[in-house]
Amino acid sequence: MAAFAPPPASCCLARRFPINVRMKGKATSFDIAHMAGVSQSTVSRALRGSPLVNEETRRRVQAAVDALNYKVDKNASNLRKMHSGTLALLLFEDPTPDESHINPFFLSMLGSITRACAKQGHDLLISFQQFSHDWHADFADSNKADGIILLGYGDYLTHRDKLEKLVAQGTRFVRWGAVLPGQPGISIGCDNFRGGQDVASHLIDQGCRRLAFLGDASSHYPEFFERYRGYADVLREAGVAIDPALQVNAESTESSGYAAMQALIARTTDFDAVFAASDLIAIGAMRALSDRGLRVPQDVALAGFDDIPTASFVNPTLTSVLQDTNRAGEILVDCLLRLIRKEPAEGAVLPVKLMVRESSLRSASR
Amino acid sequence: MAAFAPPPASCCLARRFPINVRMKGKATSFDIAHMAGVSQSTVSRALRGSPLVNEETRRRVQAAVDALNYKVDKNASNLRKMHSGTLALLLFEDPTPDESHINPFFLSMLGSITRACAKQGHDLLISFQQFSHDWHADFADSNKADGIILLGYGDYLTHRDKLEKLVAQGTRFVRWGAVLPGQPGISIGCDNFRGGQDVASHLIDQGCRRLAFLGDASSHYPEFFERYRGYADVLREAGVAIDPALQVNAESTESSGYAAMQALIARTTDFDAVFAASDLIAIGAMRALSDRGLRVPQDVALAGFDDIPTASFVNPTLTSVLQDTNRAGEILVDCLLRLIRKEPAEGAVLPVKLMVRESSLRSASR
DNA sequence: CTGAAAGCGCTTACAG
DNA sequence: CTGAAAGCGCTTACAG
Repeated sequence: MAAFAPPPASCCLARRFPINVRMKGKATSFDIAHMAGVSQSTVSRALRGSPLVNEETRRRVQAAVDALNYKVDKNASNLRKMHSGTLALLLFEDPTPDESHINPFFLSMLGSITRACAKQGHDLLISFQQFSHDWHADFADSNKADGIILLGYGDYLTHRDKLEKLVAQGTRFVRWGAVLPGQPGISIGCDNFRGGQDVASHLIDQGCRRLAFLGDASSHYPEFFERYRGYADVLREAGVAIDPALQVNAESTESSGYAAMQALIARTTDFDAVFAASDLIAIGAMRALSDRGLRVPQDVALAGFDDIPTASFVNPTLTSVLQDTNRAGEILVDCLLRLIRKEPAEGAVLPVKLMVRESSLRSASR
Repeated sequence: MAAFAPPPASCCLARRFPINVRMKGKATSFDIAHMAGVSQSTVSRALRGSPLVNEETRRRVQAAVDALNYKVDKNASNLRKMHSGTLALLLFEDPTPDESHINPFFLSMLGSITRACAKQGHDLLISFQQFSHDWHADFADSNKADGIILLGYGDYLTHRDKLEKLVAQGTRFVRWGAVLPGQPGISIGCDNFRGGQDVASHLIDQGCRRLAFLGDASSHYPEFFERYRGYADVLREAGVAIDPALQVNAESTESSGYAAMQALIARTTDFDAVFAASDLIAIGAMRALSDRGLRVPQDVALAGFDDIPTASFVNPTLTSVLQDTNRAGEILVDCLLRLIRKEPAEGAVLPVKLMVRESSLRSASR
């Protein structure tokens, strides 16, 4: 505040001009230049690793940097370079943005994305969003981030126009989700269709013939829909009936899974297997089944999707479909960086892996 | 690149000067000023909500902003304002920074911190760190963030000097962890001592007399140590022996808990209860117990700490100590913002809540 | 290999 | 209530 007041008389060592170091708390490149006896431009070059600077000079600059604990001001350098060196992750929450826990699967993605960003020398800004909000603009347009990663389930049809707007604005983004033709922008996702097939085949192998599906199965939720389609495909091939009464909508939460299972049971108990579109749904379903006195897997075989950590710990342990989140995070970041550098980039479909556990093993428990 | 080349002849509508909108992709405040017929300063004022601007003018500016989809450039405004409006979260990983899952408790904290930041209108930069790295400087010094939040277990004694350096540099930070006198900077944590007491009392109430503790119990890991001290305090009061042979070091991972339990069993099986310093340790211990054919809770009562989501799903469900992560995140952010605004701020100890579940209920299972 | 200078896009005294 | 001007701390042509 009163920064320009003259130094107190006692401060007899105060100089009028040189060594203006720390005068305002933080050293600047001019302070370094002064200390190293070079120009500020040279400091900048030395720090950015330019080949144009003499080794000896570089050393002197580095010494000053160390002595003054100097760090280049990111705001200034970003402004000048017209990019930020940071990526933004928009994590969409399901309709219930309350204190409830975030879907562990996305948390896992978040971890891998963070790591991938760090590996590529970028910072990661994270933000939770609700689909209803005006998220499509903020981060990239204000130069806070060079590009954005979109993550989360949600009604695809509803937000599709926002994606299109993003494309129109020239915002660089990648999204995790179903990889379908004709989508705006670049999508990366796992092989949901194949995952659904794998689960259905496995369930049929276990002798199940009356299979139910818990989760939305419409183009509003393309990932769930793909899982459903893979599942239905196998049933059809195997000549197993697809009974519409055995499909109940659910979003990816434990409570929604619980409710869906209850709804199904209220409708009929004539089923011997349940494929839940996500592990959270499966865990809720497991509770509803147990409340009703139905045993897993003896009475009902159960499988989920995502292979969240809890899947290995529930009782019985839950059969699920593993998505390689580490790989996913890397590809997402990689792809976005490509886009930013204007290099060719395209979507990708990652393989999945069925993790068979107790909840679906009827043969073993017979 | 070749931005200053004259427009091609076919571009007959090109103007030499006015409506320079979008000339370079992104509108600036000058473009807005031009379009609204005011000065650039006025645009800035209008956008920042200054009372100094006429309503009518403000409307015109806003119209131009909407028309051009303008967003203020954060890098420029941050540079000018000399702060970034963003906070950084440094998440420390345990020694094993591999692909393994992050401790769910910290993930939960991350969620609440993110929400709290958003609520306060700040962005959140996140970064995983290893204790060994030179993390103490980067974020705040480079003006990427106005302050930092430190989160994660780790050897406190080892990184204490870094905290001190942070203080010396005038970096604003808060950390989540044990709240002890004489610590550098501000700490916020839960009442670990009380949590330990609650667990021990409960276990003794259940009739247990030979209690074991899994987790480091030294000043290197102050949180675990406090939990241990609370536990030991109750045993002492109750006249229950504290057998050093019944304490095994462990860090907060499932595998470490598994190993610790194995080590304990190898030493003796003369114990009837285990207090694990974290849920991850408890879950590992549960597996080791089960491998050895020891039943929980019939043979051994078990309790953890953190109340991660999985605690409710393991079999048997795990007794644990709940820390209010929502509140924690809010306080952390609040406190850091205070520090940044140079308002008085101090550490806090949050209450805990014992969540009794099957793993420790011996009375019920008798 | 180095330095002087322009300029990135804002915010904020300063002067009406 | 508004405008002209300075300056935040860098990076990068430009000119040696």
